Amino acid sequence: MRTKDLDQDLMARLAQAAEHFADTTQDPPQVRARAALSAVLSSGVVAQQERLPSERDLQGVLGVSRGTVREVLAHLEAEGVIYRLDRRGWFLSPPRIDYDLAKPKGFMTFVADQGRVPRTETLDKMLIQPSPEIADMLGIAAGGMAYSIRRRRYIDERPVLIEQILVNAARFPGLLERDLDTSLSTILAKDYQVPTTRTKAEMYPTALDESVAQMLYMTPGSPGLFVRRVCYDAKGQVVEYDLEHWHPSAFRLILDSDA
Amino acid sequence: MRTKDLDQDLMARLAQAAEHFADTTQDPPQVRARAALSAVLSSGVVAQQERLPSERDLQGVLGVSRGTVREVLAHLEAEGVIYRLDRRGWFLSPPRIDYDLAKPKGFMTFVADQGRVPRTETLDKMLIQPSPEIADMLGIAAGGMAYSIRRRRYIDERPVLIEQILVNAARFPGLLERDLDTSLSTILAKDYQVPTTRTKAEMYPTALDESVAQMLYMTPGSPGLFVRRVCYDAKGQVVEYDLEHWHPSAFRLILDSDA
DNA sequence: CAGTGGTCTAGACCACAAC
DNA sequence: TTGTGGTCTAGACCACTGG
Repeated sequence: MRTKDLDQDLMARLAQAAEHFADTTQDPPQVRARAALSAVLSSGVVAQQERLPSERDLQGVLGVSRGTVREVLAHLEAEGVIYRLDRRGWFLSPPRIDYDLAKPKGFMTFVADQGRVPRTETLDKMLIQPSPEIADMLGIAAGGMAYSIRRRRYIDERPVLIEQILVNAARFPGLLERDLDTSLSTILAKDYQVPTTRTKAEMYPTALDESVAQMLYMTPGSPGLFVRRVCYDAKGQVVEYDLEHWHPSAFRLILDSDA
Repeated sequence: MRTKDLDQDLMARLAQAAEHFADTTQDPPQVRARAALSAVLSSGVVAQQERLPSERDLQGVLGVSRGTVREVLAHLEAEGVIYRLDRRGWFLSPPRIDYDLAKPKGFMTFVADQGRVPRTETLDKMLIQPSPEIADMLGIAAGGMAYSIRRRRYIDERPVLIEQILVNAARFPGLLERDLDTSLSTILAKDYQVPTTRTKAEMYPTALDESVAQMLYMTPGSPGLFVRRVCYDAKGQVVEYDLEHWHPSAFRLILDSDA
């Protein structure tokens, strides 16, 4: 919780920065406003995950219209400096987490190893009738079923990742009765003796659709990273099929591979 | 070059689609306009890399203000459906190219293998004094120099990638005198007997800075993918250090890795 | 319930691209 | 030179968040 004093301090610094750039540059309003806001944000006055002043307050102190304020904020959002929670405001981004898609070592481990606090929340889990393509890929016999698990994952209590996991239900009996708010790859490897030995993945940036955006408290149409991942066991059978949606400012993808 | 007839056909279809969604849904203006534009774009009336009607024309035919038109276009841009050339207009995106960062097999090969036409253009090449960090990484002795090569790469004559390559100048004598509008990894492997056997990379989405945006004919602040890549030879020495900026709608990143 | 972000309008001017 | 996209303003209303 920010005190009123800190708020006033922040606003004063913004006003000062705006004035400085107005005096020393010939840049257009948007560029000056962005420089001022950016300077104050990197000065450390705003804590990570802390909310910025309201758009209307920024409009006043930066001396530009609200539309321009929103363009400035969108620009900083694209850079990853700030992020937005839908109808809640704009917040200062924490540092990115390095995420190695290839390693079966999962989210919980990565995040903890980098000194941050991971959390996984199961949104829903159910037995579903897979589409023919999915059934074929997961090695599900005709008429067989799949488990679908949707989870939301947090870093320092900030939601950053939505994933849907599909597995062959026959191969992992009782899976849905387990605690899934943890590492699934560990469960499959330890409890079912099915370790993942190979991963194929594809990723590209795209807009988050409405349902995913909602689950991340983001604005529909915000940029996001979409990841499709297929995990194989030692025999080359598909263990797990994942569809993931990442918050674009939360991660840095890491790769380390022999040729 | 599009004929006037095709233009009129396109506008007629847009008007029809806009009317359809206005009649059949209760959605707000932006959603209806996006649905209409999206429907027409996926109908195939517009060719890949072809320019959409001007924002003011869309404003008229979609029945919303220009600001809303631009929000719709920005939304479709975030999805990767269309892309923008700065001050030139909005264009229909071609399909993404699968790009495997890990494989030393380069851009020219990947693109050609997928039935598209790659091109590489060297923007500049020079001998530079490397920073201490870069020198250390590239194994450059005290006072030694590095080669910097900046290239722009095209798919079907659309610029999609800007890269800066840094190598140890002492290790690759005469490199800058060669034709660099081709595969650099092949040159290093074949002509200098230094094949890359390991690649470490990191990637994250961020806004393109002004210089890179300009080289891609994009609007400064547009989203892009930043990639830092380090290539090693069999002895574990760094061969090549790359900084790359990708067009976010042009690629799909592919990963295939043993655990 | 007050204030916020999200949306939308109707203008305007400029620098630049393309013809 | 014409028209374009890029920028900017000054409003307005709505749905929702949070106290």
